[in-house]
Amino acid sequence: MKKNTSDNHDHHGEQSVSHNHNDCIDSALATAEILCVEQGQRLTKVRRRALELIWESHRPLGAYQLLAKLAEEGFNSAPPTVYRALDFLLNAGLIHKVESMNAYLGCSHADKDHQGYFLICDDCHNVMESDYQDIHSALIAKAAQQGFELRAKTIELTGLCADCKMPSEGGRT
Amino acid sequence: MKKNTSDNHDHHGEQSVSHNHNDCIDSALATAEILCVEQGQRLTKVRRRALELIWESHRPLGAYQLLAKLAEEGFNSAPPTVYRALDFLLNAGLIHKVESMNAYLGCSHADKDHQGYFLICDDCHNVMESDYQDIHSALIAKAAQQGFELRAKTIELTGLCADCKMPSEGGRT
DNA sequence: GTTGTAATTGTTATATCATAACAAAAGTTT
DNA sequence: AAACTTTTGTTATGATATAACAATTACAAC
Ligand SMILES: [Zn+2]
Ligand SMILES: [Zn+2]
Ligand SMILES: [Zn+2]
Ligand SMILES: [Zn+2]
Repeated sequence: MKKNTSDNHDHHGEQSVSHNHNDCIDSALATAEILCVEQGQRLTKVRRRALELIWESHRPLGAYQLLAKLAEEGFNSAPPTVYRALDFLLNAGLIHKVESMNAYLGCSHADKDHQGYFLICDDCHNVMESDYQDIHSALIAKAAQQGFELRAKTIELTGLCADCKMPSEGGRT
Repeated sequence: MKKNTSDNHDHHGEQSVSHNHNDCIDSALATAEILCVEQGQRLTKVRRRALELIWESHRPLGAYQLLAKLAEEGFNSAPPTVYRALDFLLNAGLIHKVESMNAYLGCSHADKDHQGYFLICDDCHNVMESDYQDIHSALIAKAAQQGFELRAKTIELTGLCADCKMPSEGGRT
């Protein structure tokens, strides 16, 4: 299963018409720098580059895919390298793990406290991160009724994205 | 902490006071038999026993844990054995996979069309399957607003279960 | 600027989860 | 029984993730 690596993409599902993804990456990296300074965390070369590479990807990136990219650029190519970077970025709230894909995605709202609802397309595997505050509140209340204290930070929802619903475009794997 | 294997336990979190889990297992197996006959599927020895073992476990069971149990009973001990059984049971709607745990859980509503909302305890790792119809409808509508056709059959929610919230009981791993 | 300390990275090995491919056996239909 | 389909056995490998410990680097104190 080969991945699409073209430049003409749709981010993770956002319907931005003339969306320059470079701006996203720059913005995400700038936010990351600030957050790390604030939290006294060090955004080292490999961590920073890992974050960039995750953002450059058009969909969630697997750990070993990321490791391969890092290795190409001269970083150490053993698994702990990438898993350490991922752990750091996850703990810093700069990326999310999509459990159902074993893959990692840049967080679009790293600076805000938020619940990430991930709309994962079964067809093209793009992922869009949304913030369903009202539904989340209802969910917390519902769970509380059953004595469960909901703490989930991310919720994964699968289905068909707008593009893949349209037969004209079809799914692009 | 050792796992509670008595009959008086909390299933996957349901607040049944004097709940005999053997009844659950029997009921689940009976339902499975019926469903398989209806669908022209064969619930072979290994598939049936796998389903029983999954139900006998008090929390989601990993594939290799299940494989070990099957092997103890004389079944073939190679991975395909268990993954084939799991595939069958998943396709038949008799079990669910909890992606965030890489583990498998008997479905409590195999005979009904339903959305499984899994309340996964971060502490004791028990899982309760609930059916939040109203919230799910809201979620479908919300996703649709963004052009996304929600098809998720299972949604995983993490947090703290009723037991683990209480310091008196504490978490039982 | 040297020394001590903590954080990060390098390295090797291994654990854990899952599937591919093909052969053998068992069940089903004719 | 023969032909066919489904299931199971078997071997090998792929894919994801972590443990353990050594070496290096960053940083602060002196
Ligand atoms: Zn986020
Ligand atoms: Zn799609
Ligand atoms: Zn279910
Ligand atoms: Zn618990």
